[in-house]
Amino acid sequence: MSEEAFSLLHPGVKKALWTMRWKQLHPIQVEAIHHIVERDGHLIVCAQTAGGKTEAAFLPIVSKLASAPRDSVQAMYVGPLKALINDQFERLDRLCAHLDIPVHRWHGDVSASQKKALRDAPAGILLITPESLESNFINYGTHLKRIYRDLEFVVIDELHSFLSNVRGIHLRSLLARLSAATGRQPRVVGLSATLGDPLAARAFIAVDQPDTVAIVNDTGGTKEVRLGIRAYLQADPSADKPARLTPEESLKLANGMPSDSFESRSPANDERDELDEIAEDVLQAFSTGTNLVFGNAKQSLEILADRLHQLVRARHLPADPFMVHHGSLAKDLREETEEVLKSGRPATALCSSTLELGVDIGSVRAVGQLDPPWSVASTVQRLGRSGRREGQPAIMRMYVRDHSPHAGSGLSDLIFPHLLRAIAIVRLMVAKWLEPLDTDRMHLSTLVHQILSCLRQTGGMRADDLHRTLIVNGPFRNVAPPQFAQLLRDLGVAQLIEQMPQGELILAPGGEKLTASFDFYAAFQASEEYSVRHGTEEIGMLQSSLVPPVGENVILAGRRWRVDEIVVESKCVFVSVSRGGKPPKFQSSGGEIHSRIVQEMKAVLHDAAEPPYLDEPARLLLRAAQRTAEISGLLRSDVLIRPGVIQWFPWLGSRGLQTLSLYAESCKIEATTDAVSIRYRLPSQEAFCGHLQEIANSQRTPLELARLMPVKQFEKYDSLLCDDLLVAAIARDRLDVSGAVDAARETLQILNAAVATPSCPAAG
DNA sequence: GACCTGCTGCGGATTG
Repeated sequence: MSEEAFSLLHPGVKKALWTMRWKQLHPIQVEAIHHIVERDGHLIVCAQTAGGKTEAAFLPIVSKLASAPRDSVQAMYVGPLKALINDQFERLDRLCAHLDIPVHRWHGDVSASQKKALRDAPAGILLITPESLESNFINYGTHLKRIYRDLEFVVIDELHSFLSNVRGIHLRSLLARLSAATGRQPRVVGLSATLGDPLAARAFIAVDQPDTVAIVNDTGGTKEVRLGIRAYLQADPSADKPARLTPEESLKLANGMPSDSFESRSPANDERDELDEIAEDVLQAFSTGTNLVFGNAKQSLEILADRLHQLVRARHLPADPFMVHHGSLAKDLREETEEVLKSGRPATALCSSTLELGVDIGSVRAVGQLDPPWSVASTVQRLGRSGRREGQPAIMRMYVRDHSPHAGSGLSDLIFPHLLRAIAIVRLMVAKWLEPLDTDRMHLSTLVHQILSCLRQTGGMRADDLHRTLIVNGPFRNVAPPQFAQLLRDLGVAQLIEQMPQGELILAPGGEKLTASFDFYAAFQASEEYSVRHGTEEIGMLQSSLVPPVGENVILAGRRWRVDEIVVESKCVFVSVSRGGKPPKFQSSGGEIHSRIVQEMKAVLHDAAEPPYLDEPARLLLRAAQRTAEISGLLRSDVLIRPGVIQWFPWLGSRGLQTLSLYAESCKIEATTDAVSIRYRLPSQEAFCGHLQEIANSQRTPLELARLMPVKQFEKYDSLLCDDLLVAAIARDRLDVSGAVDAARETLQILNAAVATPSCPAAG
């Protein structure tokens, strides 16, 4: 054991370690002990799950608390999941068993009597969720100072899950308000498995002095990674005769063979589709050990699970190792899956991001990914779930589906954009690039939430006090004073707050009602869901937009169910077991993809070197995509000119494409976007260059463009805000004006140069 | 062409 660090611990902690038969301290624990015991300031501890992060923080914290107990919560642990809090509670309780330091937990599943016991005799360590901490402000605002008077430490677990999202801003606001209420600045210790952006993590903890936040990093050796991309073609439902070509046929087609020589084959009655082929491979590749197969959509995972169960039955296999795990499943079913994963028996969970963090499920042999992920960050996170054991590689098998070419295919489909995205993401992962965190958002909806919460907590505050608490000393730095004033006026108009004659703001009856409601505690938006019931058993939840009519089928928990009755009042769908019928199609909405990934897709299209991690179909489809790009002129120019239509590939992410489409609308030009291009209904290259010139010279402000957004409300309390504020937030948070303008200037320059050089004709 | 997370007090009846 590292004697020097060990000697810094309290005798009771040393005794607890002996009792628990600890042989030695991890290097991160040694470093953290020195930092917390001997120095001041905040700290971030980076190590993998089960890497001893919690002890790194709490061995020294408990040592400090043991020598000076107080009648106040002295250390607060904030965790993102109830299950995580329960895990950590048991570990901390064991550590503190002989130390006379009470360990409390507070979340939605903890009994009211246990919460009251903490309020009546606050002491020791409290484990809590952000929403339960919010309930302290809402319901016990006048007790805060007493309960947290001597708070010395705040430990934030899974820190990366709080960075740059609504829940993280909410947590920062609560911590700032706690400091305001108690007059204390506790030391913060962040725990994280993957930190792509250390500066953003430091700024989360100390926005004004990020450099003062120390980082302790687990310098584990580099891990062997085995990764493969498998490509599949699926029938394009928008085709006249939906059918599937083989990858070889697709390549011949790209090389100029007429499409009717393939389409006469018409395999429309072919019952096998690409998902059967994927299921076949999953069955082979994931039938031993503990594995996770991630998907992008819950419904697609359910459908794959259904196919796998069918395969296992049809083959009369002795065991079916496939289970599903996602946020819409009933708690019992999810816990059953977790138990089997922990048991070490062969098991493969088809899961959404529910198994990306937190709950420790032991050693994962391999990871699958159905459809290319949306971001490099989540790919890294998912890959990192496998190969935790010393000497074992991290393994990922990626299944990529693109539309099969047909007579009506557009160029955007013929370059197989999903395959390009998968390769682009792998290349960026190898290059160690990660999406930067967006720390610049206004978070107006969460600011509304916190204003109402402040007024509930205190009974009334002056506008300048609110401003100081939430904006100057809180996390909403990007909201300017006039915007804050406008926001208060909006809340007055909505009759949620009112002003007393002396100037103090208080909650109006509408605000009292809103803050007293059960769903006020969370700052994030939850979609409306229906409970799916089979008799008295709950199977899980289904988004209201996905509930099919009576008589049709849903797939949930990997099984098919027939909808017998829908009760709107109690939000229940009653189902019975079904074997036949078609599952519903899943809904589409908008994700967000970073420009860097789209630019890398272009590079993949131009790169003659073949990635070694592609299977044979993927190799053929990549060559077909490159050949199509060459023949169509896309390799020579991002702009393709056809009679009456200009198709531009600006190679921008979702924000950039959105911005270009708003520019078109502002110029009254008809334009449609797909995943990678924008098509303008314009008569000539001159007309298109004219539009590019307009964008390049545009005096239009981001605000004017944002005003054209068809939908302006995105978050929980956006409906309370006037258009002016929402437009300001959209301009800042959801557009990429400089990216769009740069792309327009660059493309204009290239087009003008091409016109000046006749030997290089425009494509088409 | 998306995913995930979270959560009252209070009154009244019943039981030991």
